[in-house]
This record gives sequence, C-alpha cells and structure tokens, in this order.
Amino acid sequence: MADMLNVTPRALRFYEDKGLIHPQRINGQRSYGLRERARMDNILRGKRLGFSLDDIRTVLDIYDGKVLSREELLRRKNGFEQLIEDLKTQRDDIDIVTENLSSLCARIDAFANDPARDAATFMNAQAYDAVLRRYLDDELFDEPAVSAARI
Amino acid sequence: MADMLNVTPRALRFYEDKGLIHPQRINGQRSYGLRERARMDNILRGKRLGFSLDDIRTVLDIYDGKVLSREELLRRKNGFEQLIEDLKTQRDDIDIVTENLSSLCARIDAFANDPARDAATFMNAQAYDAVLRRYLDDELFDEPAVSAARI
DNA sequence: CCTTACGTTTACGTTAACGTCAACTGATAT
DNA sequence: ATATCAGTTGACGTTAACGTAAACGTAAGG
Repeated sequence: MADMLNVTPRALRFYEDKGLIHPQRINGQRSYGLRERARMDNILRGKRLGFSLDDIRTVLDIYDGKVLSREELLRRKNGFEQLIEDLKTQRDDIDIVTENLSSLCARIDAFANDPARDAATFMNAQAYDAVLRRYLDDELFDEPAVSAARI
Repeated sequence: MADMLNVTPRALRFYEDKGLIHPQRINGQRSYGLRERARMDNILRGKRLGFSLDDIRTVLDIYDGKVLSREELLRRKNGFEQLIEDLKTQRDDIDIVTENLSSLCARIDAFANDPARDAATFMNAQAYDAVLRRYLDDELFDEPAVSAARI
C-alpha cells in the first residue's frame, strides 16, 4: 500500500495515529483495504493542495459521522465554503505561475541557444516588466515610486 | 508593507535573510518599494501553491541574474517544466476537492434542515459512493475486496 | 532450533517557517 | 536632556509532518 501510493509506512502510521485512517488488524498486522485506499487518495489530494492533516480531519470526521451536532456541522460548513473560495483564487494563482514559469523557460531557451551568448543581455532587461506594468497601471502605491527603470 | 500584504514584519525579515528580497536601507531602516512588492506578490503566490521558500528562490535567483551557467539554467528549466506538469494535476485536484466539498455542504444543509433530523440517516449511507465506484470501475485492486457494502 | 526478515511500539531527532523575547540604536516629542 | 517609541539584530522557542533508531514479537525457511 505504501509503495502503491508512494508514501512511507511511517506516514501511514502517522495518519493512523492522527485518526485519519483506520486500517484493519489481522493478528497484529495492519491491512489496508479499499476504504483506506479511498481515504488515502483524498488525504493526499488535500495535502497536495496545501491543507494540513488537521484540516483534512475536519472533513473526514464528518464523513465518519463523528460530528453530529447541528451547530458544529454548520460551523464547519462555513469553513468549507470559505475553502471553496480559496480554491478559486488558487486556480488563478496556478494560471499565473504557470504562465510566468513558461515564459521564463522560453527565455532560458532563447539564451541557451543564442550563438553569441551574452550573459549581460540575458537578464538586465524586462524581467519583471509584465508584473511591474500591472502595478503601475493599477496605481497601487503611494510610496515614492522607486526607480522603476533599473530593476 | 507588512500589513499591506498581510504578513508579519518577522516574515519579511525572514525572506530577506533567505535572500528572497533585498529592501533598500535608508539609514538602517528597511524601505520596501515597488520592486519588493512585486517580488513579495510572487513569493506569496508561490507559497499559496505549496512551494517552499527554497523552491521559490530557484526561480528568483534566475530573475536576479545569479545563475548564469548554461548548464545550471537548463537543469532548472527541466525542474520548472516538471512543476508546470504538477500544476496541471493540481488544477484537477482543485476541481475534485471543490466538488467534494460542495456536495458535502449540500448534504449538511439537507441534514440541518431536515425537520425529522435523524442522525443515523445522515451518515450511514453513500458517503464514499462516488469515490468507491470509480475504484471499482477502474478495478485498481487485487486485494481481497474488503466488504465494500459497509463503509 | 536458529536465524533471517519483516512488522510493531515507543521515543527521540529533524526541517521549514516563522514566533517571541531581550538588548540595543537612532529619531522624535516634551 | 530625557523619555518614548518604532525598528534592528541575535538567539532561542514552536509547530507540523514526518525520519530514524532501539527493543521486541512472530512467522517462514533451512
């Protein structure tokens, strides 16, 4: 199971201690079945998105029927709705970072293939141009506009 | 600046120690300008996506012209291209988690508004149904199919 | 029967990303 | 001149998510 999901046995035990999974025991030995696999998939997905194990448990607790107070359920629902909002901005973040990385890769390629490779011309220019222009347009700052020329 | 970005001054100093930002000094005092603001935006965006500060520095180092070896540039480019791939799956993760959370919220609402609120009927049923069905369809397992009935 | 190998528990170690506290240093207001 | 107050520099503390090592049980193979 550990290899299957590319996590260490230690991590599985850690999740068990935290109450995130509850593998069966067959004379002492842990046995992971379909259900634990499904849970682990959800746990890892949450982790990849930056959620803490405690965050994840606030969800799993509900799935496990460990939270039955209407009060508490609604409280957590509010949290989830906030999370959904955050995930939206996270999608936007992904798009922005993807674009930044792509254009950086392109510039690296251009430089690497430049027959007359000149280190000076690689980086002096419009590195942050796009970013900066956004800020200048939005006029976000009152600060004494520091020399935007030489970045 | 700290308040503006909703980070603590300590964090700003930490990023400076790590070499991620280089605020001007005006007789000892740190002065954050347009450039540092742009860098912070990128840093925080990276953080929101789960990147470590060291990850982020591998990008900023290049923008700062601190990496000029063609060898090293191409090595990092490979890393970035891998990151771009990861970001794609992260988008998919976001969609899945968003859907899961949404349907969970809906079920909480249904339960909370149920006039004859019955805790037993809330959670016993098809909690993982969708997830499980995917796995059963994909036939991912050789393991002795543990009782998929009682989740 | 012995050992080799694997799994378990307990407990301490580790890393990243800051928090917090103490001691100090100009700049400013009174 | 003194008090105050924000800002600076170490230095140590903290939390999450594991890693790692020690000590032990047990099932299989020769």
